[in-house]
Amino acid sequence: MSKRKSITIVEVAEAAGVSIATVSNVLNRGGIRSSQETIRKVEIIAEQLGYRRNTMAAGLSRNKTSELGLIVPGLNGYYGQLAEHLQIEAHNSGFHLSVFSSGGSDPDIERRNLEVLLQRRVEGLICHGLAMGFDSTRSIVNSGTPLVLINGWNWPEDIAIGAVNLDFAGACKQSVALLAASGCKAIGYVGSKRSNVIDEQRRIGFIAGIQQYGNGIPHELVDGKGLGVDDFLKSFIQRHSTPVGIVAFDDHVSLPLLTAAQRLGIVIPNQLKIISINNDYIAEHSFPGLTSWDIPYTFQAQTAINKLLIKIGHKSDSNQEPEARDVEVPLTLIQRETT
Amino acid sequence: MSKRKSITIVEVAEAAGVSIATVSNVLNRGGIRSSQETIRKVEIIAEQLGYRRNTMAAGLSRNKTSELGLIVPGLNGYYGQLAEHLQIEAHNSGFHLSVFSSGGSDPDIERRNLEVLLQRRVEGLICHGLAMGFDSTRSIVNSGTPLVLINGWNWPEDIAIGAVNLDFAGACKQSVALLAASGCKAIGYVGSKRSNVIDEQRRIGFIAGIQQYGNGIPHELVDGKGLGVDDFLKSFIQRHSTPVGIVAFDDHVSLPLLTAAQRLGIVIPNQLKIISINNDYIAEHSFPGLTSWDIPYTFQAQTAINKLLIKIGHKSDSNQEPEARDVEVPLTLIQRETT
DNA sequence: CTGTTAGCGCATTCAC
DNA sequence: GTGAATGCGCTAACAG
Repeated sequence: MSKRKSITIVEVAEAAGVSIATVSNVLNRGGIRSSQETIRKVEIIAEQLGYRRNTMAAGLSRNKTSELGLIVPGLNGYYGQLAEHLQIEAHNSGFHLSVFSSGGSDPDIERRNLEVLLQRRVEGLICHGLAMGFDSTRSIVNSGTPLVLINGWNWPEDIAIGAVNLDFAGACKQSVALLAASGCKAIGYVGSKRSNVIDEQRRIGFIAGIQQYGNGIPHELVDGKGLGVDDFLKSFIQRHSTPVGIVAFDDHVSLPLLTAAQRLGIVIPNQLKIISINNDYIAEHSFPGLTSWDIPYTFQAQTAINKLLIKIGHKSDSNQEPEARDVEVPLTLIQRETT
Repeated sequence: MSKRKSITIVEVAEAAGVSIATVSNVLNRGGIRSSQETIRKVEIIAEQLGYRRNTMAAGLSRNKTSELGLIVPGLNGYYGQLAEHLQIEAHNSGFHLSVFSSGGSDPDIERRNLEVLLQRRVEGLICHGLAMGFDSTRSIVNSGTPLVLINGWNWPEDIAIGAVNLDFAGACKQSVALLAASGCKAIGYVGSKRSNVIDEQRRIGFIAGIQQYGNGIPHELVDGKGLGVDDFLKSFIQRHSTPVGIVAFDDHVSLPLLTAAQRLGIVIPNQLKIISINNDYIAEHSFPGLTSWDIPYTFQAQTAINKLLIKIGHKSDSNQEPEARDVEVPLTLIQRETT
């Protein structure tokens, strides 16, 4: 345990017999030329003194932080994965990403996180639509900090520089098409209303699918939360001829369906077919294996980070024409035994 | 979009017709008394000017950051939950927690994260044992930044101020006891070696359980990774009389076991009993429901944060006698249909 | 109660 | 190539 006071360039400068300017140059700026001798000398001294640059001082001085902020509703499942990938992408571009969970869309926590991030003078913000309220988000735009939304549909034009949304609607629409094509006599959607806009996108896609490919097929939409899964499944199958198909909100919603099917002796995929979203661990290891839409985390993360960096001016738009403000990221279907 | 330059206390001071010291006092220092009039005046002005304190400047000046750092191997499952709870606890104590994922124990990323955190002058560090290597961790102690380990067993005394470990060994030992008591004729452990020390703790507990409660019962330890689950289960059941019992590394490892049992027509819990660890979503919604050890996230988070804050001097030890350096946190068993 | 002043640690002109 | 000087935005004594 060394002394509380960490060592600064001043001490390095003294020990090396040079000025602090020189130390600063050789240590954190490749651009300035110095004699090989001083370079080595300074580096050695700094090393053995255990010098560690003070981020705050540096940031204050140069008026930039190389820091990005992320606010997500939670850190589990999709959000955790997303955060991890974003962190990697940010790092690859020389930035670092501070991750905050708004604790399941708690508006107070959200505001506080936002405030902390803004006070740190992050150069850009990435927020998940579910984690943000319109009003508190307004304060960002006034701060001049660029914001890109993840899975934020229909946000006011002026509030963010862009959005990177997963094409849940498209996935659900295609799911319906597939189920219909594989002979389902009825198709249901089991959602998750508390994920409001996320659920809404799926419903939109589901209904679009029914209209386009359903051909008058009977269909119904229910919410997974508080659903008596056994009763629902039994009734759904009895009221229609088999096979019936279900589009599920995600793999978490699907697991109870699988479970119920086992219990009721419903044969998958002969009597019941399921397509869900996320393609997480559950999808791969459940019985039967879940057909599920895979999420392109890396691509989504890259896209989001790029949008920010281009805006910041740290990176130039590599494409000829500027990218669309909002981009819809397609998912890819992984077929397993539930279809 | 306002100007790039954010407004400072200087501008607030001018607009309010007071000195910057006064502004600083009323805005970010509750302790100093000021006349109600100036207080209101300053607050109003600051508000309408959109003043936002610059964290870097404040930190530099007061030589403290009110920031804590966390390094975990990932952000999924247990780690995500842990991070979230730690963030909450930190917040409750007026600190904020910067979360970093070391990308599955990548030593380079680990070092970089550590460096970033140290350069930020975080006041304390929380690291998951799996995310850290001994050597790079050494540099922390020299920095004088207190470190508390999460699930880090057998670390050198001098490296951390303490550890908060989940009692996986105890849970596994008890699991064996339960399985034996409920008539299992053989007991197996399905682990996850790539989680090395975490897996090791479970093995230790498992073996201790066998020795203490096994009474010469046949047992075996295998690794879930790359295991031919179907073959293993079939063979395990054929080689012994039923019921047989299995202690699984966690719910993720259990799911494939459940799946295989379904496929093979093995009856749970008559022929096969399973106890696993984590009690996550899978445990609750799988079929049959998994008996699993629940993790006391909040308690673990509180304990870790408290250790740090006490060391920092931000919080006094509320207990009479100082807490043990390392604390072992017990899990609680949630019984479901696999036992 | 309020204003003056002196840094915090570092980056950055601009002379030498 | 290198060094003295200036300022980033804010806090912390210390005067008034």
